[in-house]
Amino acid sequence: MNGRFQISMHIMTLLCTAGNDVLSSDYIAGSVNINPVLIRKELSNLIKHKLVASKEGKSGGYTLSKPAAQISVADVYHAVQVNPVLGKARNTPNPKCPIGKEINKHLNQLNNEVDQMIIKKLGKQSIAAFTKLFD
Amino acid sequence: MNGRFQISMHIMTLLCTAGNDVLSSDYIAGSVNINPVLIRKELSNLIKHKLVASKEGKSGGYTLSKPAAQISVADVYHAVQVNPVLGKARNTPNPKCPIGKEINKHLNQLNNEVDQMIIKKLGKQSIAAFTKLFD
DNA sequence: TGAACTGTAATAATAATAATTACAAATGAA
DNA sequence: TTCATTTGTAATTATTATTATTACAGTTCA
Repeated sequence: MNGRFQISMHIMTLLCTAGNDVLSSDYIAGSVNINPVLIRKELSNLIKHKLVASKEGKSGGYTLSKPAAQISVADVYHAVQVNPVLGKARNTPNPKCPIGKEINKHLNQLNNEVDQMIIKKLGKQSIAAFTKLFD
Repeated sequence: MNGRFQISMHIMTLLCTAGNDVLSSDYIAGSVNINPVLIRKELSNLIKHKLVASKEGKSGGYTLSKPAAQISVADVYHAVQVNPVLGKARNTPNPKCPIGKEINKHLNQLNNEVDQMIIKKLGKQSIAAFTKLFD
């Protein structure tokens, strides 16, 4: 179980509050309270998904790539999701067993249905709206 | 990310097909293709949640504790869930930062909403129905 | 030119997960 | 009664995943 969604949401919320000002990875790391290199790695992923933009060099840093109202929580969820939401077993079920032979197909189906539902729900909330929850 | 949900679902499906016959942890381990001790640990958890019954001694083994139509996939999900579905970060956000101070509250709220939605969905499908998906 | 950044690779440290070994206790059958 | 078979569980080891750290090249601006 990793914390990439939480960390990316934290990053996005900070960038949202910063508006047009850029934030440095060191500043963000100070708020999240994890290593700046990990923050830059997450930022790198968010940039890859076109949610964040960066500027190198002195007085460089990070900003949202577009207005926070146009980025949904689902976008962040999608950007960080590498593992199936219902978990991932490392076993390979016995293909000689009629259940073992098919179970992954059915479990994957279930996983995909749940995943779609989550994306639908999180798609309704923007980063702007999420940030507005803070006092 | 662990595979407890998958493994427990595999176990429940096997027990469902076995009906009143008991299955041994060794037999189940052969289908799931993981260590029998881990299977017994998962079974132990399922017993704790009253989804499975066991019989010790020679010719002992495991059965469902009640008809498969009365057990939902959500019951299994609930039995194995120890970690938040959206992930768990190990950092402690900086309380001096207005965002860091509050973010866990809002992320937990989001997590709980998603979790409720999943339980609602998985509550509609019984283990009997899931097992019927197999040829 | 140099200070302040990003970008990224490589490595080490820590934590979570799974496998294995071992054995006590229960039970049914020879 | 005794023994083979099975659950139940603890303890340990092995493996994998996650996070932290170090290092440094490249960019940009004053």
